Amino acid sequence: MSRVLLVEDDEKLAEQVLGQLRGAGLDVDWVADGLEALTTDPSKYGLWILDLMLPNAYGLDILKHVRESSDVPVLLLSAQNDTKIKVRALELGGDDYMTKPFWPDELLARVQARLRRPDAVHEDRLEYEGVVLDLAARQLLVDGALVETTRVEFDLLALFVRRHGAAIERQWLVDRVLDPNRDGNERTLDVHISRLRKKLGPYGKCIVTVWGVGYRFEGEGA
Amino acid sequence: MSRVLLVEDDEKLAEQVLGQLRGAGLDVDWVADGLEALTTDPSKYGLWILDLMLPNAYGLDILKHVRESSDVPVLLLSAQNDTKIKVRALELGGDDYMTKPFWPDELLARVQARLRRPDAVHEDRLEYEGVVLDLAARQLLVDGALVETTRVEFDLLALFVRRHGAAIERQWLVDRVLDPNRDGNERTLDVHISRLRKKLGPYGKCIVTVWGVGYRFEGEGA
DNA sequence: AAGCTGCTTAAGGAGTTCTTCAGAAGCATG
DNA sequence: CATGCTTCTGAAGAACTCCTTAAGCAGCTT
Repeated sequence: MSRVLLVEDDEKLAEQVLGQLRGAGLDVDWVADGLEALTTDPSKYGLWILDLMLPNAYGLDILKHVRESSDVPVLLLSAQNDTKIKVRALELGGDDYMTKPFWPDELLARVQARLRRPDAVHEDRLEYEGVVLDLAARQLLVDGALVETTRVEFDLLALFVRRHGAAIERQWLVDRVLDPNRDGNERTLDVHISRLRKKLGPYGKCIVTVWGVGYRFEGEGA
Repeated sequence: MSRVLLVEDDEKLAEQVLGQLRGAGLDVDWVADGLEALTTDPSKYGLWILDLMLPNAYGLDILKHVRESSDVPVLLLSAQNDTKIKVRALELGGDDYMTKPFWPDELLARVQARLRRPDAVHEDRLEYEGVVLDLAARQLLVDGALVETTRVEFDLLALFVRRHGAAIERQWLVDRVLDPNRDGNERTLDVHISRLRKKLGPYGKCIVTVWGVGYRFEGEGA
C-alpha cells in the first residue's frame, strides 16, 4: 500500500507538495479540511502527512483519531518550531516531524523512507539492528539466536519494531495486545514489558520509557 | 511449451494470479467465460489453471473436454473444500488441486513444478527431512517406511510440509482440512494433530504448537 | 521529601491444548 | 440394501501455558 494522504489547508503549499510527490511516482490524495480528515479511514493509506497548524487546531485531534484505529506512519508538519507541540505530537504517536519551510527534497526523502519501511500486512520479516522478527514463523532472533516468546510478547515487539522511533501510548498498547475479554490493566503491560526487555538481552534498553506516556523503541545512537 | 491458460470468472482473483505468474516470466492467457474455454484447443497450452466454481457449473465439463483430446496438465481451483467435487475432478484426470484462498507463492510453485516436468503426474512429491509425501499416490513415507494415513491426516501434513517453517493458524487449518458441511470444531483438529504426530514417529515433534495461534512444522535445528 | 509512575518478582488462575473414548457418518462389499 | 469396516467428529477431563493480579521497591517529578 503506497497511497499517501496529505492533510494541508494551505493550498499553495499543498500543490507544491503534491507535485513533488506525484512527480516521484507516488499516489497521493489531498484533503484541505480537518473535519474531512477526521472521517477518513486511516488504514486506506500507507502514510499520512499531517499539518498540525490547521484551522481550529484540529491537527492533534486528527493524529489521535488516526492512532485510535491504526498504526500507519504519520509525518507531521508544523509552521513554527514549537517544541511543546512537537513533543506532544511525538508522544501521541507521530512518527516524524518537519518544520516549515522545508526543502522539497527532504520531504520526499522522508516520505520514501517511511514507505519503504516494513509494511504491516505483507512483510513477513521485521528487522531492527540485531533484532529480527520472523512474522510468518512468529519467531524472534536476537543477534541470530532464537529466543522463545509468548503471544503477547511477540505482538508487542512487532508493534515496537514497526513504529520504531515513535512514542507509543500505554493505553494504545493495552487495547491492542492484551486479552480484550478482560479489562486491560496497565500494570499487566508493565509485566510484559519487563519480561520482553529481559528476553531482548542487550537490546532490552531499546525499549525506552516515555514517562507519563508509554514507550519508544529506538537504537543506541537515536 | 510454457504457455498457461487461466480459466477464472472472478476478475479480481484472475488479475492477482495473472500478475503473480507473469511477474515470474510466464506467458499467461486468461479466459473468464466457460463457453470460450470449451471451444479452446487444449493443446495450445502447456498448462491449464481451471476454476471449478464457474457459473453454470461448467468446471467439470471443461475438464472433460480437455481430457478428450489432450493430456495437458490441469491445475484445479475451488472456492470450497468440497470433497466430492475434488475426488470427481481427480478421477476425471485433474493433476492437482488447490482450495481458495491460497498463498500466491504456493500457486506459483505448483505451476512451475508442472511446467518443469510435464509428465510429473505420478512423481509429484513433497519432502522434508525423512518425511516424504507422494501426492499422486497419496502415500506417506517416514524414513522410507510406508505409513497409512487417512484423508485428513494426509492433507494436513501436506499443508504443513508445503509451508514448513511458518506458523499456521488453527482456524485456517480447520477451514481447509475438516469436513466443510459441519461447523468446524477446533477440538476435532486437536485429535487429528494428535494422531498425525503419533504416525510421524520421530518426526512427530516437528509439529510444534504455537500457543494461542496454531502450529508450525519445522526440523530439529530450526 | 512527598506523591506519583513504573519495575520486578512471585503466585494464582483463566484459557488453551492434549489425549482418550464412544458414537456417528461415510464407504465398500456382498 | 444390509453389513462390516474405516474414518471423522465431539465431549470430557487432565495437563499445561502464560496472562493477570498483587505487593513492595525504585525512580522521576515537583
